Amino acid sequence: MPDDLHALYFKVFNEIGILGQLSSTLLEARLPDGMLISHFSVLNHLIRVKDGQTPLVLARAFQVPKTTMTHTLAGLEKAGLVDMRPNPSDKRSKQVWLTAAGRAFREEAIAALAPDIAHLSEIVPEDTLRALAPKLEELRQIMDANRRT
Amino acid sequence: MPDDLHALYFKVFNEIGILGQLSSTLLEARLPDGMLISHFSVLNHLIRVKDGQTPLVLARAFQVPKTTMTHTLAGLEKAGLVDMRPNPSDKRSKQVWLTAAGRAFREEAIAALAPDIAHLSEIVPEDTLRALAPKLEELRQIMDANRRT
DNA sequence: CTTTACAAGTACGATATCGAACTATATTGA
DNA sequence: TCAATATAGTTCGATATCGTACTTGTAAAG
Repeated sequence: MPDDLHALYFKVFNEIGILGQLSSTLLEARLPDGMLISHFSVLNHLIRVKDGQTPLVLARAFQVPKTTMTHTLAGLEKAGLVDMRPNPSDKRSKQVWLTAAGRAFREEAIAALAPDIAHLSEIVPEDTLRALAPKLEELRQIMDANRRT
Repeated sequence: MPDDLHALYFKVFNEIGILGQLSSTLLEARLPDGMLISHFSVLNHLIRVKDGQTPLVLARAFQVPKTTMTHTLAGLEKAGLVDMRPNPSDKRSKQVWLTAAGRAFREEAIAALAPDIAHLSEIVPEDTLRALAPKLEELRQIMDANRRT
């Protein structure tokens, strides 16, 4: 594999990493006290994909150890944003369901980003984002489907 | 601001967040034992931008508290990958310089990604990455230049 | 100069994340 | 059938990250 192609792939993921860091910080600053990115991410995932998933499936989706997911879900449950129910098809297992408060929380968090997004829309050309969206989605879907873990 | 525009911005950063998570996990798996993404990121930044920067400047670059950067730099220094020297123009301050081992470490870490990148190049069209690279760079530069912190 | 406010880095305690070991349940296969 | 193996989740100890408070040095105001 040619060096410049290797460099292209590295560059793209390096940029993604930096942008991920910048945007996480932005989002975290808007979350209410005690709420973390990990909490928001799980709620967002449960809505974006579906709820009722098991903790282990969620841990794999986020590529975190299952112990980390146990901890994150405990926080969400304590805050009343998810319900943990027994999994009817496996007594070892559980299911994670969104509560109304959980759905509302995610909506509010996104709404709270409005000032930041308005600011962004003034400095980033809309065309740039429209060009990025489908390509990023394509890349994410391919990588999601080709996980090793 | 129209709802669908808000949704477009959220979607792009959501995809970036997910991709950032996936690629961090990939990279971390290739780093030698005890080395973390935070260590690699600092080395990479020192090469990509320049070394000799102060810990505080680095903390701002990564949007982390300065205590976190103190801890990360201590790890890098202990591993012999950076040199911490007094800042000649400010006795409170320090400068972070790469060592030869630090530069080599970063090269080796990137080289160790070769199998993953080769795999990626088989499943992700090169054109997709070529389309993404300049747009991501543009977005990153704009956001970097418009930090609030 | 001297006093006061500010800035760079660190020490320390709290919590998030992680890996190893454990419990309870499921699955496999002889 | 049931012993061996695998899986879902938790417990527990280690460390990374974070916020607060502190120390030392710098800058500003008088």
